[in-house]
Amino acid sequence: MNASRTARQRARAELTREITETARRHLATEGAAGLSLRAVARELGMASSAVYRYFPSRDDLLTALIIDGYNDIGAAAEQADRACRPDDYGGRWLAACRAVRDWALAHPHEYSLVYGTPVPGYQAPEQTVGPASRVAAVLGKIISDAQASRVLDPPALCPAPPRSFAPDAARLRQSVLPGVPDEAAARALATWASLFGLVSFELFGQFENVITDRSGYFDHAVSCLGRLTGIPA
Amino acid sequence: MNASRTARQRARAELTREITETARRHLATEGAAGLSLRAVARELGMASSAVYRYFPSRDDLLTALIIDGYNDIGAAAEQADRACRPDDYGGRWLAACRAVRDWALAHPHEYSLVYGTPVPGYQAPEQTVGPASRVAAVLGKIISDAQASRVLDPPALCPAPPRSFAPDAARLRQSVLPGVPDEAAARALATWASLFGLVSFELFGQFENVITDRSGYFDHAVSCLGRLTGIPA
DNA sequence: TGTACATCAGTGAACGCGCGTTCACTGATGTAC
DNA sequence: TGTACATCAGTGAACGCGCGTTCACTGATGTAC
Repeated sequence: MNASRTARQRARAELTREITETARRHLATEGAAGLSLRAVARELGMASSAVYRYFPSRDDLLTALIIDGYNDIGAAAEQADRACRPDDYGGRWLAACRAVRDWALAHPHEYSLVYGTPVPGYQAPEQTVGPASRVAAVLGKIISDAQASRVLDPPALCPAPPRSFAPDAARLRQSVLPGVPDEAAARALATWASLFGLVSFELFGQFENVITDRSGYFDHAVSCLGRLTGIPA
Repeated sequence: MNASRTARQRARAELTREITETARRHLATEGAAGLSLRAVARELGMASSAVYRYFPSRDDLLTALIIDGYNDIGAAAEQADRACRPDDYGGRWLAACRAVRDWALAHPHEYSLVYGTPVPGYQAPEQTVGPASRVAAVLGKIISDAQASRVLDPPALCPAPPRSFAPDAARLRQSVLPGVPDEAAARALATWASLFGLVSFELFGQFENVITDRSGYFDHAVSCLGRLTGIPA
């Protein structure tokens, strides 16, 4: 019976979801280091050993959470981008950056899990690579769209990127930055890292007693970074 | 006897140093979460309870390590800056940024301890504030020196910072950015965060399979950031 | 529709581990007269 | 210089805790004839 087979399978899917959700909630209160299989099982009212029917080890549960985190923040950026007029590159840039920051502020521990200090002893498996690049893909799309419309103009500011960067730029053109010249690709990478630098500094407390109106400042900073990459204002 | 009193006190200072050094070594292999008083005591061949004569709790040991970390990376930046001709602002900027990156690559776990995800359950005490600002002070000095020599010229790129930033800028002028106008101060903060964004991305693996020649790219990126702040090339 | 068998979910006890911290103590080092 | 006392460093046992993971098991759910 196909229907009844799915009955058991559906129960399985359901519990898998409940476990990851509970784990996510624990992550949000205790942080990654405090995530414990036993605590999750306890909250779900099951024996700790039962969790092993769903995740072969604690690391696999962590992997699931990491993938969820990347997908979640990626989806937020995609949605913010989609809500803009496609040719409003500056608006799309600002919206995507804001989405990243908003998500990070709303999910600080999940943000730390994916963009913070790597969990000691944990080695990220292959499956995380795809979801991990969704935010970069959104930013890349905005930049390459602007380039395709011939409105991308990174201001002349500093010497060209080193020759050694050329193969990297070529690889980037084949994935997230189609058609984007070396120089703009180099800027794009720097602004990408800078965006997360801003978010991490705010989240990890480095802006304490330094910046008062953090969201106002953030908008200003990322619009500067966008201009640095050549995105029209 | 003053000499003999220092005898006991010197032994105390010595052991305090040995404890923090051993802890630092453990930090470098296990990460902050894996730092354990018992393991440190074990390595030093003493009872775990004896450590409590030197540090009232694990958190106090962590605090000592954090202060050391900030001081270490701050000293590295200061030294790199001092080794340059004072009026070579671009050179000083590059040297200071490189010092930060080099130190981070050489001490990844200490870097994570101070600039990465906050240790869960640990609240940084007052004493860390001073050492924490040494790197910012170096970068600020370079920028305000350039300003004092009237060679700081942040390129026109984006709208002025929001009005809400004015008090922050005023506060910054009283500490690390004397004489620097609002606009340049806003840029300076962004480049400061961006610098650590670049370093963190490299250290935390986000540049894996993206950038090949990381130090070549880093030099390029921070020189762009320096120009964005208005530092002459 | 019923029966025999295989699969799978979940249990509960156990293993072995390491942790931070406390406490009463011993013995050495320093101090004051 | 010697003695009585106070201070301090370090010990070892213990408390109480939580963790990840394994394993033999029971009982329910699904499958094939």
